[in-house]
Amino acid sequence: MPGAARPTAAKVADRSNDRGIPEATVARLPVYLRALVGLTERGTATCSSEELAAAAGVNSAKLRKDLSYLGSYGTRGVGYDVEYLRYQIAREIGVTQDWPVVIVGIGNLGHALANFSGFSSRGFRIAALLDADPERQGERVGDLEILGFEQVEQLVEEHRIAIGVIATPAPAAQAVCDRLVGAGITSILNFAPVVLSVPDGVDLRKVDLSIELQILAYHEQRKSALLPGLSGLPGDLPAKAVGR
Amino acid sequence: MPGAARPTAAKVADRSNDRGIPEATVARLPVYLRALVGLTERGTATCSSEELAAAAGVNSAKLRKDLSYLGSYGTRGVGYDVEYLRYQIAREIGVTQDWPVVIVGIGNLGHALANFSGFSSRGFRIAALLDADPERQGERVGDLEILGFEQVEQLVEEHRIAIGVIATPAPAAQAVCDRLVGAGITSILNFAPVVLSVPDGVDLRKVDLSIELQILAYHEQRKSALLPGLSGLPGDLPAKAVGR
DNA sequence: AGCTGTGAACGCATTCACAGCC
DNA sequence: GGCTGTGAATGCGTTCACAGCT
Repeated sequence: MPGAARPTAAKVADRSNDRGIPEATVARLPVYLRALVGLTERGTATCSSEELAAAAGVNSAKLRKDLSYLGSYGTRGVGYDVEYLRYQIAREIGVTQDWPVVIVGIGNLGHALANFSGFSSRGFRIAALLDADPERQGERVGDLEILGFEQVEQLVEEHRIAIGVIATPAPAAQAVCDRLVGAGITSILNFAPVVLSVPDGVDLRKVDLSIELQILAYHEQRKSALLPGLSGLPGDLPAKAVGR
Repeated sequence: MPGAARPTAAKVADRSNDRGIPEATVARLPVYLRALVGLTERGTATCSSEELAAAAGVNSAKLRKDLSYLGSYGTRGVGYDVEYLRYQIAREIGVTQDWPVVIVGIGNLGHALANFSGFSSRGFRIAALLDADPERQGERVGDLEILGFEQVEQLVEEHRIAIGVIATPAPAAQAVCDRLVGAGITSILNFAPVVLSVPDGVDLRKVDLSIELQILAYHEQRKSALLPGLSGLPGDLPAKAVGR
């Protein structure tokens, strides 16, 4: 029964946007941003919606519609100035400065995240690595030391951290989440395979390996079912059958 | 201009489903499956749509609509038999048997994926770990040895692998992807921060850390902008302001 | 009486197609 | 002539509300 004690998982969807940019568009802005960085690196100064759309893996109508929510940053008959558009999108997303991030749970995955080099170049800076296991505390990863989770409140306040990443085992995730929220974190990215609940006003997104694989498995099963193979079981796809 | 050489990124969306289960529903089935496993472990034999929905973090109308696409597996006036429904969903997704998976790129992230214990319990089995770097080849991770990427064709055929996971650096990803497809892989989960192109018939999903963080940053920026703080810049959220 | 299964209503996202500007 | 920006049309997903079964 929801609505009672815990205000059931609040998704990021919320129409109280400043200028009302649709959530689906928000989710694509980072893709456009990356595509623009790629174009810059290749020395392209100007691009059409068609070119940018191809680089981002969407169709050009969608791209233009998306950009139209931000304003009129293109020139009719010409296209978009890559640098200018890049800056506008970065500003809209809010990654013209770096956001400090705390990562909780420095196991295999936490290590991988801590070592991920794309953070700094994409608007984020790891401010703290926390783990509940005293064995791991004190270890250095990159130029940060792993600290105890009990220091979370102090660190969040000291570094003005608003974003937390949960990379703990599933059973610990909800408790960690609650304490992050209590410490003042208002955005959480969850890698633990559990449904987390957060209060209103806290944004929650999740990344879930087995869910992604299961979605692929579903479609894979449908493919094999259409073939003259034995049945719809894994392992009997006669390699190279579907696709080109 | 796309549509020419490379048939631009094919998303999983495709209405040529057997029984036409909507893509949004397919994406939630794994969540329901996990919730049902949780209920089983807690010894619950029967549950209402309300209870299951709460455990899965969705509302009950959506849950019932989703389940209705699979068939009538509940009992009016009573609810759902947990075990029975669990099996039906597992069968629909196709995870009543294990799917062999190949992981390419055994860096930090690849290691984390290779060590992830949830694979086997959720319908997958790591059949091979590949890396292009000879330094890494021969190393053992769990009970598998890291092999050279050049063996991919042989391994895919030998183990009837249909699903590939790309955890390489971004610059290598498209080439790896092309070769996986050439070897007969028809479903790919991509962790590299690039837009990949695959031929029709190959399903592609991506997991992208910086995109997820940037989406959170966007909403975070909107929150701070509403406060009487200094400006909309990262770092000036007076901890504990939004939410409860 | 209670809870599922589902048509109908609604709202959001994508695509179309063209007016408007360079 | 070319390309952007955008109303209008379409399609998809969610929610409502209740008929139908136990």
